[in-house]
Amino acid sequence: MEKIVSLCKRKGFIFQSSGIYGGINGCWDFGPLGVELKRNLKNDWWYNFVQTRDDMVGLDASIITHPQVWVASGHVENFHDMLVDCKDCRKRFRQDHVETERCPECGGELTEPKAFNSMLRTRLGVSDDSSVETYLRPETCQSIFVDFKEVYSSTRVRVPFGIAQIGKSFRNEVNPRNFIFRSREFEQMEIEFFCRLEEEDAWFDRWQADIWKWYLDLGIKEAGLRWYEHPKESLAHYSKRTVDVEYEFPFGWGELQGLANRGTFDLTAHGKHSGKDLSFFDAEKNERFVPTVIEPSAGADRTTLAVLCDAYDEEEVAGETRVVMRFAPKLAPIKAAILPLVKKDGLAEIAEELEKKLRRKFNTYYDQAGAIGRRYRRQDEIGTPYCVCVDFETKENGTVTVRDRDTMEQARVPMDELADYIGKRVSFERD
RNA sequence: GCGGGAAUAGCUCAGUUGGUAGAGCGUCAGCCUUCCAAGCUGAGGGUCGCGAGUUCGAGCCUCGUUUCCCGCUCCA
Repeated sequence: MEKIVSLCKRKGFIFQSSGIYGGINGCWDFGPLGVELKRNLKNDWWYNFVQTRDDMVGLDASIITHPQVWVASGHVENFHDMLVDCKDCRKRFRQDHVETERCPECGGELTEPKAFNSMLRTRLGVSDDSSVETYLRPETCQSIFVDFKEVYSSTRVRVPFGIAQIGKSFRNEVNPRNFIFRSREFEQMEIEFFCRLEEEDAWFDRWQADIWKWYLDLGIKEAGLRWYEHPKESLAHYSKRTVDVEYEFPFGWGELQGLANRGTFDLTAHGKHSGKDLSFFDAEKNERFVPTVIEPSAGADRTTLAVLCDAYDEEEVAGETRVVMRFAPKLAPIKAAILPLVKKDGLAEIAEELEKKLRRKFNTYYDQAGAIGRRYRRQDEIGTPYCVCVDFETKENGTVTVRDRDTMEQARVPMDELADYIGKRVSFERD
């Protein structure tokens, strides 16, 4: 894990937030390469689950919402625990779990109850007396339920259909830990899929299969992935069934994504609190009902971290350690590096011109500094799948070599076919 | 939140009983170089996490604080 954190910082994937001020706990910044990697991941998710499906539409709702949203969702009640500490054994308890005024474990004296808030509070409005207290959303899904009626009445979608959203969420985690795995500001990729009660199990199964395939298509090794089924007795208040996709990080198995059957809990709750009818009318069958919700909810940062961990590879080559980030080409921050074999004899000029043309199609990188082998290794370390070398033969017949990151083998390709040759290999498109 | 460890150059680290900060790698410039981190020359880069205290003098000692790591705890 340390090697991955170090590489992320050294190469510009991920920095600690506010580093020059000593850092701030639980917040992270994505650097020049990290932002490309994470954006590729999010775009691929959107391509796979929204763009190429006819039963999905998108949404980008505000982070700050009406405070009542979180009353209806149950967060105001469930996110605000009163906690007490034992002054002797220093253990911490929920106040409502302590029956006497002494510590249940050692009988010691307890502190005054402290409010423990997992939601980030903020004030909306310019002056204290006119502003209203609200929250930065602790999850993206609630705005999907809140906007459910607007979406289906403006887009001609009909149950079964889903609404997808990618966006930031905020939680005051007790203990941010394990690099970006548990942070206070994070990005979710969520789908709320609305279906009929009698179809809930079929849709649950279908989503489970679709999700699994997506992770495999990211290039994550199947051995590092597993499903975890939440026991019935420990399900969240809204859930009828929950399974998680877990990835085996260097620090252990951790959740990347949940898949939950939320039933009609959310639409019913928001319907009740808002006084608006959030049921769906099926004109074909002439019936009105509150749809059941199947929720695939993924963590963009966690999945990015899983991709980073899974891609990291070291191999011994001629007594040297070669570090390679084996990203799926569609996720790689830089798709191709353009390298003149040497600077002289006009090769640099040809390479520069080629790079300018290619960067209009996909992310490229030009490098002429030092020996060619060193430049290949530099690209290996940031996971660039293709290195294009302009050599002396280029001047004769207009072809270049394309070196594959994983096999280190080279193919000769005419310069005017490069955009297609590389473009189709780095695309999100699936057969 | 508790316990333990740590913080010195971009990275990995050294730094003697307290006496004005070093190495390797990387980066940059140049040389060399006809395909996988070779070599040569030079350059830049650190108020030693931050703030106090002790001292003639603190990277080093003391206290506080922030952040990171490990183990607990927590995780609607």
